[in-house]
Amino acid sequence: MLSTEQIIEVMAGQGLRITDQRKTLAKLFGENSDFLSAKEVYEYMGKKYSGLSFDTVYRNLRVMEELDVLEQIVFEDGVKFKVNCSEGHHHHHMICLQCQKTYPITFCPMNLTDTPEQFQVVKHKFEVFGYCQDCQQVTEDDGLVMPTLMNGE
Amino acid sequence: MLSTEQIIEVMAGQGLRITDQRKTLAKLFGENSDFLSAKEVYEYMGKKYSGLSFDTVYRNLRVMEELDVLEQIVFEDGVKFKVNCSEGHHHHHMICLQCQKTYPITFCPMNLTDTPEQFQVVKHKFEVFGYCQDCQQVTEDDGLVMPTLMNGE
DNA sequence: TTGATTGCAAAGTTTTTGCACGTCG
DNA sequence: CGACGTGCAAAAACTTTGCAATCAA
Repeated sequence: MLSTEQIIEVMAGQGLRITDQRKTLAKLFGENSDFLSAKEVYEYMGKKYSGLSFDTVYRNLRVMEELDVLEQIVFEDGVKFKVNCSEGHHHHHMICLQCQKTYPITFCPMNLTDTPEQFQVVKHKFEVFGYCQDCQQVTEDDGLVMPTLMNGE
Repeated sequence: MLSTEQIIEVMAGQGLRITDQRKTLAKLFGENSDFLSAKEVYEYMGKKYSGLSFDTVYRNLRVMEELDVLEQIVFEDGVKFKVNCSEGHHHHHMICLQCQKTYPITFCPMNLTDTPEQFQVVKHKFEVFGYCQDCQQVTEDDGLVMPTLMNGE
């Protein structure tokens, strides 16, 4: 995973100017491997920069995504960003429906999936949703949570 | 895959009123297994209902998704809907990025996925994207292909 | 210095909500 | 009839764009 310094290095290497705001962004993503929405990033940055504008956050997130510094995934509840897992190490994620934290799954089903050769595979998504250890108490209150795997009907 | 009649049946069985518009929606999805965006649905419906409003389409799509009549997938370019394959047996899909048609994958990676017991799994998604046989040539020459909407009828 | 970066304002998209009228059952 | 569905308008949420002032290199 890219470190804060590596992120800055990549950006500077591509001719981008390293503003204070971009340093903070690099730090945020360099020290945090969760997926963050644009809004969450904005709120975090807003603590430090009083006059921060939403469009600058968007612009920087897009730039960083174009430089492959950030990885962007479309979840059900919107687009989120995370520092790119460099070294081409492919994996998937478990995502907590409560706190949105992600946990890696090293297993990739694609190797085992039997795709007809008529179908030219481009990409795939494998995402497991549920509740992480910290968030499981919270869901008990609701009462109507399925405790185990949803494995078929 | 649910037929037009089955869709109507489910909706009526849940106490929903079967309006003319909902009949048409049931027909659209019952006879079409491609993924359609809300906009595409709106445009299709608009041919028949001159004063149609966008919000009604959204409301009905949401209702149908909540009844599990429709399946909703978030693509990079937005949310799309398709009739649900709730024929009792759990499976996943390959989805053509060009024509949006879907092909079943019987294999479910969830059985093989090693989830730590600290993580309480609620649901999962496994989707393979690519190009189906019919669309592989088309991708070279800047295909002017649209998802096949039924011609007004 | 100078061109990239930012904040601001405004507009473009997509989706949701409140309300009054219309209609299914 | 009465409750649900619809159209209309407006708002909300999210994202992008143009422009002038600012700032990194």
